[in-house]
Amino acid sequence: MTHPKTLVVVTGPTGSGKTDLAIELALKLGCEIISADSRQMYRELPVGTAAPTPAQLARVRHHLVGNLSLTDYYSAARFEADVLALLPVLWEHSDYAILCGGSMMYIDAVCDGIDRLPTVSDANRAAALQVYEQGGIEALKARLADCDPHYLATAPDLNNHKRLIHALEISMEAGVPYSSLLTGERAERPFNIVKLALNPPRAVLFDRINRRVDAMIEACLENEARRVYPYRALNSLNTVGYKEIFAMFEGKMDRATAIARIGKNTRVYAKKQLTWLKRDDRVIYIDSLDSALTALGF
RNA sequence: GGGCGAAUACCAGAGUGGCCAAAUGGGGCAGACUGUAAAUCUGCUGGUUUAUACCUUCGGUGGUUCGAAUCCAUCUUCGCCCA
Repeated sequence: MTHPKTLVVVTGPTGSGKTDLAIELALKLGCEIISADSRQMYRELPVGTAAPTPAQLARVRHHLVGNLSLTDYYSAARFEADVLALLPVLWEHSDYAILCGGSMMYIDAVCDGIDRLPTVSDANRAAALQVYEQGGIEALKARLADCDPHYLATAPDLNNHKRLIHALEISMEAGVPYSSLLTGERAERPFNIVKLALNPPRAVLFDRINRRVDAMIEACLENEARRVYPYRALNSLNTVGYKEIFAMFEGKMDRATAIARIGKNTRVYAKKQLTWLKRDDRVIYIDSLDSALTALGF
């Protein structure tokens, strides 16, 4: 520990028990919690995102939970900025702060930094999207061949239209190739980072996920989804648990199928989170409060 | 007791003589990832550590054929119909 202050990351796949563990750890360390969950930030979605409950929130102060509206724009870069602004405040009263959540890209943005890119104007965003909608992947590639050939030559997944659109819109906005703005450098933070991850056995995790889906249905996920249904086109609602219920509302799926799909998609999401963690050699796997404290040197 | 139909890989389900280790979907496994990321994209899914290669598969057994998941016989199981 070379710095006086420490950021303790508590992550892991969805349903692994991060929220409870982070609260227990925060009580031990006498610190507060910053959520690192891209969907729990939306105040309209407490049930479907398994956001901390009022009772949990009362035990330890949480930040960046329910702080956004569905219509707000947000990004990993904003998350980085928000967290970096918040940390010094939390460290006034403690040597620790906990960053708890499963949005891996957000966590990486905080721990390693994210390259500065221009904010894309609505006009350029719409223009890039239109290129895709009119000409598909091939049209995007044709445009990128012009404004960012290097990206085109090195991108790992040229079938991923979202990433191609992004490369194009940034290139248009910046006036220079998107790839030229990517440094690949890891930011040095003036604080310690200890990255802890829960990783229960797959069978246990999947069982917990299945039961949580049932609990969400009992907690009236359908009512919550009904309330936000008018906003279904927003990216913030392109979210497991909502898109399936929306499909049910629209008669594209019966109720049993929708519920089964939520479970399946949640399991797939959990696997993606695990894949992301697997390539990070700084992750320390824990399975309890005790092992978390041990990892922190207590 | 008689008649008809069906049995295909984890599941569902195409395929009715060679281009079939076998479409497609589901499920499963694995991977990528720097700006709405719970998004988006990719690969694998009979075995052989690699494979444009070989081996073992399409209910069982035995045939026909140069060649069978596909044709024939028979057995088993399941479904429907007539008694």
